[in-house]
Amino acid sequence: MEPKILEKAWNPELEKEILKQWDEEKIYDFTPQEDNYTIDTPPPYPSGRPWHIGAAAHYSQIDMIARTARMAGKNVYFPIGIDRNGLPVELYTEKKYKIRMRETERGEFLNLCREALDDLEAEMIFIMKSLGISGDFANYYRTDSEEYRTLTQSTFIDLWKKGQVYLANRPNNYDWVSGTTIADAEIIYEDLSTKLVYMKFKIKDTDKEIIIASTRPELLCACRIIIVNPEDERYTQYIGKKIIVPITNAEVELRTHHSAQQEFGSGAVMVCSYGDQNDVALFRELELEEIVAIGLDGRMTKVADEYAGLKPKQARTKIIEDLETKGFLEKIENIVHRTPVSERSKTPIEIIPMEEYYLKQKEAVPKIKSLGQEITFHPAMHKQILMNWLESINIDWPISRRRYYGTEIPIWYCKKCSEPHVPEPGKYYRPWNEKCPISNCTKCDSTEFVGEERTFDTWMDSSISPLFISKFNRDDEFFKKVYPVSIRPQAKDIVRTWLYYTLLRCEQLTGKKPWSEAWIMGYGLDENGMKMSKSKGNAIDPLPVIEKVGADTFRFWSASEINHGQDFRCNEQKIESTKKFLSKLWNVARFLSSFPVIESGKLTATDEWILSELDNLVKECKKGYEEYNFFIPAIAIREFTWNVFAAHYIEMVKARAYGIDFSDEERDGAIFTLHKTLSTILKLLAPITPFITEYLWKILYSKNSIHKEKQIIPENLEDQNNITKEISEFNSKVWNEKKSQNLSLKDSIKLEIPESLEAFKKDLKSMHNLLD
RNA sequence: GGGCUCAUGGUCCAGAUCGGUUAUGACGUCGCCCUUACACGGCGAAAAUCCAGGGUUCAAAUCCCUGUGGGCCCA
Repeated sequence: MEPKILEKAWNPELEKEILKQWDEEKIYDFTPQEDNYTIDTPPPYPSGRPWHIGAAAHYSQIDMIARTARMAGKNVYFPIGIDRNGLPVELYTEKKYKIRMRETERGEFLNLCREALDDLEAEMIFIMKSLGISGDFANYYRTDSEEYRTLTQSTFIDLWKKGQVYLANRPNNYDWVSGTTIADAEIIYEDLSTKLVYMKFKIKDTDKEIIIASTRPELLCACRIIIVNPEDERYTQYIGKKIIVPITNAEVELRTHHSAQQEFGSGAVMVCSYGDQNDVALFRELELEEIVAIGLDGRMTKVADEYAGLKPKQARTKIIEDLETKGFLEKIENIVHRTPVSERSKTPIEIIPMEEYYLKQKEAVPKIKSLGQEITFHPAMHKQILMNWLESINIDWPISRRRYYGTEIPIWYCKKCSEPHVPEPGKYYRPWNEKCPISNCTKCDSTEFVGEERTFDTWMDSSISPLFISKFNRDDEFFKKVYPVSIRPQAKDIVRTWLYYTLLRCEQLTGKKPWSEAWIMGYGLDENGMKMSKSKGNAIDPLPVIEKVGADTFRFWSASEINHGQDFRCNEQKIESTKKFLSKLWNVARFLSSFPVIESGKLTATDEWILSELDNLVKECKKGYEEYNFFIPAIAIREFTWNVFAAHYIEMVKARAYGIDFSDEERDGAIFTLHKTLSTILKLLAPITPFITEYLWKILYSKNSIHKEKQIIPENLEDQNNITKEISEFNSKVWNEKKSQNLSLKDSIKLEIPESLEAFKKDLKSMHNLLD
């Protein structure tokens, strides 16, 4: 019989045709029922080109979750969104058009951002579709759409009315390059080299001096106190004395405090507002009055006197010169200092007191902890990341940002009495550009208002994704059926931001947890285990890789190389070599395509053995799929298909399947078993490599999509794993023997078949052309 | 300073819950082979003192302790 499959290898070009079919047949459509399986898909952020190859792997695996759930009989709702708010696109736009945000008209700047986002978004969607992501692209959402921003604002208005939002003047992490306050969660630490300056401070009314080392000499003007460790005997005699600050001549006290480290610098520390978080803590603890030395423009304020107007770095250089000429400089050391920098703009942050809006979170921590306990984490160990973060929360969440491309904070202030007015929820408001919806101030009856110009932290938007996709506030019936949603898949690095903020916000707004499961994936690193970044030049563009090898190869690589939850390395050569397995699968199917699909046959010992091993495979895959750990089925399927089924079983039954020297009954047993095994492999593999399995399934087994099939369940056959070992050992022995005798594989040979393999004798004899 | 996590041939990865012959498989390398599914293949070979030290045990990659080194997080 002619094989139905003629080509010798899987051609990734076929994927395009299959995508079209899926699209036309709408096989992933969702209509809500009583029981739904909803995926809170991470809306990716289009921050620049290329998109991260780790993200492509990530979304491939999220799709495997969807397909696994569908094949388990669940009614899967798989929304797709794009996160479009925030700083990165502003920086990208500034760079692309060589403009500055604050020097550009706001409306015009927003339009340019939107264009940039549209381009980047189109590429991401193209990649996601090419990867075979079975999400709802037709209804994809954007976090900057009117509908989404309406929800963000409505939830803010709700929390405002519940008294969860307040305004406070506090030292804040300030990124002066971006011109905005940032949350602790957006700070990363980088080791930067800097100068540690040893300065001479005179002790008042004596001719003695002490040495103080600091990396921030430009903050001398903001120095309020000197501290030393209480156990540091070098300074015992000076405790309580007045110290004269060089350059400014201000007098400050020398006190003891346990946070001063004897080993660092000279052991004496100058406390300024604000050099670092420790300064903030000390000012709070000792109730010192702060001196604002750095302004919102990132420059020294007038308290810096002759250094006013300079950037801190310039002021530092100048003050070091002055310290030297005036004889206050002891020495300078070059050190590497762990510096807090803004995750997005990569500039060292300054700590500046500013008035910002805060959302209460401290008091919610115990509640969030217990919600966290109700959620099943895959893998379980990553729950710890959330718990550690909850332990360390000590201030409320600053939610206002001095940026343009974000959801506007919906507040108008009375021009006369400054009373803030928050509008009614349910509409999208742009206070910087719109008239206040009320005509008279409720406090002073004035008719003039000024709109708030700030926007929200982007996590205010993305943290309500489960509410948006379940149509909270928009469709109560839908919401009831869908919320809480089923699973939140996301990367490890944003547990303390996206995952945490979602828990917080959804709890505040609904009193319920947002999902019952969280699925956490590791980081994609480069081939040497380093974090990929454009600046390091080690980023891999996923698009050419996928175009070259095809989505299924990429997906199978992702499943077989990434143990769930662990960080993983991306290596193009490794991705490419994965396609060999698809080729193997293809050729197994090609061979089987010469035989008719039959319903039954008389099974021999060989057939029963492989079906038992197949059943073991089904069990193993079930285990992996239940944990959404695709590494387990991918490895098991490859091992079985290649090293057991193809290498031994197919070789053993080849002659029987052709009917050479075997009865029709025996032949049918082989053909039946071959097809049963292959069709099972295809179903088991369908969530991981949806294209090739669909193609082979339709050619061999059905007009209907494999993705409409239910997953195979184990039959619990008797285990025959020990036979596998004996068979492969015997086969190796024969092959080696022929080799050592310089025989071709088809030549005959005389070899004793072990007693334990007596039942397989006939198949083994025909396989190796054994003589009696 | 604290927490999480990892460490197995040149590279990646399994084995650890439950200690037990020769440590799994893949990539790569080398040699032989076109045997009617597949040279994107087959067979075979070389290649690992299982990070180090100590302990428990008849027996440790696996259990315990102490270190070292990487990654991430927090202070």
